[in-house]
Amino acid sequence: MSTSKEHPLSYLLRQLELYTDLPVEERRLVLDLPHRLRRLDAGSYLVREGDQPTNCMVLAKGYAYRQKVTGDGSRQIIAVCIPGDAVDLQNMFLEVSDHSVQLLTQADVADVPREALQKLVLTRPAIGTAIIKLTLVEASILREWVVNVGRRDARERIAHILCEFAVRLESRGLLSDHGFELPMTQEQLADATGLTSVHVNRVLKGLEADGLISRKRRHIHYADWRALQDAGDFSRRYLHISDHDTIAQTF
Amino acid sequence: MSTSKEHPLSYLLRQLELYTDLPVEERRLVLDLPHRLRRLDAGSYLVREGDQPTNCMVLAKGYAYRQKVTGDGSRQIIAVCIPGDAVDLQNMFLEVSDHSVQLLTQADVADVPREALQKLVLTRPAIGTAIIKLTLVEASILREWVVNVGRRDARERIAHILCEFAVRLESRGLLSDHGFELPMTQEQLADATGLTSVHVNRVLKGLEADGLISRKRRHIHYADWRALQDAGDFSRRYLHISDHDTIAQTF
DNA sequence: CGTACGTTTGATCTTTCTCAATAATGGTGG
DNA sequence: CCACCATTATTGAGAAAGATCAAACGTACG
Repeated sequence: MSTSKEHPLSYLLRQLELYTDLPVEERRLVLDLPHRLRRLDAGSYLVREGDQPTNCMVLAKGYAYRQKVTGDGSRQIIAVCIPGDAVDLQNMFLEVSDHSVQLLTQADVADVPREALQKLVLTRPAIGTAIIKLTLVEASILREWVVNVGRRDARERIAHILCEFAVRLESRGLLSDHGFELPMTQEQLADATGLTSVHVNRVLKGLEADGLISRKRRHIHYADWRALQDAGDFSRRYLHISDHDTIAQTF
Repeated sequence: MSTSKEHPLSYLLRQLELYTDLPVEERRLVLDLPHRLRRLDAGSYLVREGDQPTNCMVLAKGYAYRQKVTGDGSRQIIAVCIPGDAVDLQNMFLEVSDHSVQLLTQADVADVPREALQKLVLTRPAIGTAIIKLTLVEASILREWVVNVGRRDARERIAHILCEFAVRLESRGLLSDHGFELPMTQEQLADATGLTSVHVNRVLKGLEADGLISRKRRHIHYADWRALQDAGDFSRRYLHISDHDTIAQTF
């Protein structure tokens, strides 16, 4: 596998450069960050609510989700992390974590000491800018997530989240021919959209019956991308990915 | 009014210092930021989705909310801004705004040129830290907002949002004797919680009938704070306000 | 004093949830 | 390779929370 040879932080670097150009020296500094690589199984916690993490973790490979649990035990998924995402920007500057992060799949995780990254952010304006932008884009995705869960019906919610995945994955080159392996169960999809797994199942079947997507096991194929976007009231603006960074506008 | 004499950016400074200690020099630099003060009427837009703002605005006085509108015209309120909040941290580093900000009440707004604040953030580690923390706390509030709208029933949602207001207002010294003037209509409350105004009305009456709050016009009084927190599944952790900053834990 | 906006209330309708059972699917040990 | 087990997906029927529609009531304000 050539991927196993790749520098673990190159994914982070790539994500940073989605939003800002970095000078060579800064790029070097990011790659030279001290780090330790671990392979973890699906279901492992990267962070638990209440933790005081000392590392910032970068998903070199694999998927994860942020979640919070309510008093009566139901779970809300707040965000999905895809390869290259920095999982712990929150905890780089705040003392105690306000939510948990759990792996969706087996994953390779790079641990970077909190102080090392913090220092780069505060002393290198280019890196500071990049990290701040990253944080702000995450917040923008969160705002759209609120809208999705608060003001759209079940069909729109599911269609929307599928569109979001498509565009985000594509911006990292992780889409294969108008489709991808959805790394979540229908129950997790339900927790992400504020629905029940039963209803998610019915909606997915509906989208399939109407020819917007087709499914084979967990694989989602975008049968009618235009119609899916319409069904999900989706516009890519909130992702703040400039068009020329991706081929998605043709997609 | 002594408030009219107060430096407009002192509110911002106070908010920054909620999360980080600033050296004297940095405090000076914040207060010396160039700015222009405007008084605007309720309903005015501070930012519109799609704008490319050149200023970062600080609410010196008054209330506002962030919102997004879906394709079919329904509105979701994403956050409520209270006096002292910086409205435009997003747009300080991102080019185009992904949501709108609209005033709830008449307000005094200080416009700070984007570049001036950006420069402070990138060259003064203490200020950079403070602004990043602010941004991260806002994101944390957003995550809790997702949980509220996604996984709590109507009564819990309303109770929770009332608790959040109480604690946030108190952290700025804006609570008067276990109550405050709620600056929103029931319809806006509905848009914030993903409900309808009719249902919000019934829930409010229910909370009142059960003795958790009492209301006089828009004034909310916390009749039974403990019970209201329980009803709203509320814990202040996600606000990242250290206990000793407020008297709220006794409240 | 009338108009506009916000609140309150009732009756009915829909979406989504709940409960429950069955069918696939993938992984595991023998 | 196969039987078995644990998840996950699928389907049906009934229940419930909240939406919708419609109307009346207050209150502020010009």
